[in-house]
Amino acid sequence: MANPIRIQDIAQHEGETVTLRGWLYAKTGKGKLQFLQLRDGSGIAQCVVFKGEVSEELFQNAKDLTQESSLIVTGSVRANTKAPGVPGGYEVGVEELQVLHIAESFPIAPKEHGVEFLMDHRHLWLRSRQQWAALRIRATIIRAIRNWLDDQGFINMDTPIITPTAGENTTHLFEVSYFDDAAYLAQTGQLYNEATMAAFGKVYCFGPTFRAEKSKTRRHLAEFWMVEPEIAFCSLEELMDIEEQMLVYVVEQVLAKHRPELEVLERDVSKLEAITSPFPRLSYDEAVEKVAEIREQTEDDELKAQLDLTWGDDFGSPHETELTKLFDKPVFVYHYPTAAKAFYMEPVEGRPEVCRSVDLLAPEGYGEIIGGSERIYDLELLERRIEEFGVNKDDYQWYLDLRRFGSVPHAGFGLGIERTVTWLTGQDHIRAMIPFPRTLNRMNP
RNA sequence: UCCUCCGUAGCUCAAUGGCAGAGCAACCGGCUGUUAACCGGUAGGUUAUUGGUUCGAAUCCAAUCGGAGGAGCCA
Repeated sequence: MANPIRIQDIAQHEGETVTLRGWLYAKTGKGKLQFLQLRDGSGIAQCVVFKGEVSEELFQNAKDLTQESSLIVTGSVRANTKAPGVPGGYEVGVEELQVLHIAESFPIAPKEHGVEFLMDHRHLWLRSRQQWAALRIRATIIRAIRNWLDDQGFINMDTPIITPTAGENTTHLFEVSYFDDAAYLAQTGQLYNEATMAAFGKVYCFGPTFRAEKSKTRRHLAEFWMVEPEIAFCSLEELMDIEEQMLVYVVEQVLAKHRPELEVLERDVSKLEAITSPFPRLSYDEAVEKVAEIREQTEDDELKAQLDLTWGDDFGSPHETELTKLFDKPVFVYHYPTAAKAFYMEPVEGRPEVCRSVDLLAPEGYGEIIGGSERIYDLELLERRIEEFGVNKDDYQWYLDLRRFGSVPHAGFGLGIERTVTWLTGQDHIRAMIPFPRTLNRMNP
């Protein structure tokens, strides 16, 4: 065994004898040649076995390898523009081959498969190029978000997953037993974050979020990851600045680190390069007008019916999708109708029918990835809103305390990780953007 | 919860009322430059389940089960 390297670094080792350790991604043979596509988690490299250069036994061992067999090869790295792989362009001329395990017939062949079959084999599907590429980008997105927030002085303050009551009381929750009581899996950390905000100033929680909604769309998971910053003394306008700067940084990091992965995913990189400050900002009023204009101009009767909207309605998916098509960047829509939003959102001064809320809609039809707002900080108003919403005030006494002891204007938002990954990788479905998705009809494997 | 669509070999699909088939994967053989190689061969079936219509059902009808896409709700 020579110097063991990772495939992502192969270009730095041209001319050297190296060792690669991994799994056989694919193989083609041609008489006295075997082409092994070897995957090691960091990339895929072509390893060439030529009968004239190795022992009879080694050649036969190479020929007998099956897809996903595990192996260690040693050989010299040479440039070859035709060599496939990720990053590609280099191949290894095999001199030694150690077979660790001959894999049984691998269910996922290098061809097209149906969704159900792939999801049943998610534990194996993860090894495929596109899954690998998207999940590597996911990891970078998470890391970039944390780095940006940490660098801006935010304190990571994770909030409980087991909670006694509904957070926003707007969605169906997963009920679990907590000793002798019922409890619920968290649908948001925001209310707790308002408490940590008053202790630390700028905070964020980053964790799994659970929604028991019976949603069956390409945008929904029952368990997904969300980052929720909460900032003291922050206005809605400043909140938009923060969201914008953070996202621009995330996109820069993805572009800087994942060109090969974006190529595997056939992502149009120019769409990502266009994500620069500033993002367009539309009030709900303006957005309603835009939707009405689109509706008038379309000749698609079905779309016309879907886009029917009167002032005060929340936007549905079709409205969001059409709105985002007007821009090549994410678009902020702010000042939504108060009646369409959660109870804790600050009303706009002199215009209580709308509130200090803002959603960020991703372009190319991807839609909402962030929801945020200024929070009510007046005790009496918050008490009144809780009553109007018909939720149990006793459950919110600690939350109301935050308005009794040094209440300050503050704002925060929640960003859905998997929705962001779906958009940045240009994929069509959220379920492949998390290693083991939980959806309406599936929690296995 | 509602609407639409789908279920045939391990996988992707064809057969539309008349003998259940092909490609890929697997296995055997051939080939020095493959990119989902190619060529020849072997093997592979309770047509989701149950019932009905029919001389005859993968095909038509009903119910059930499983899945997909969308609406609503949301990130």
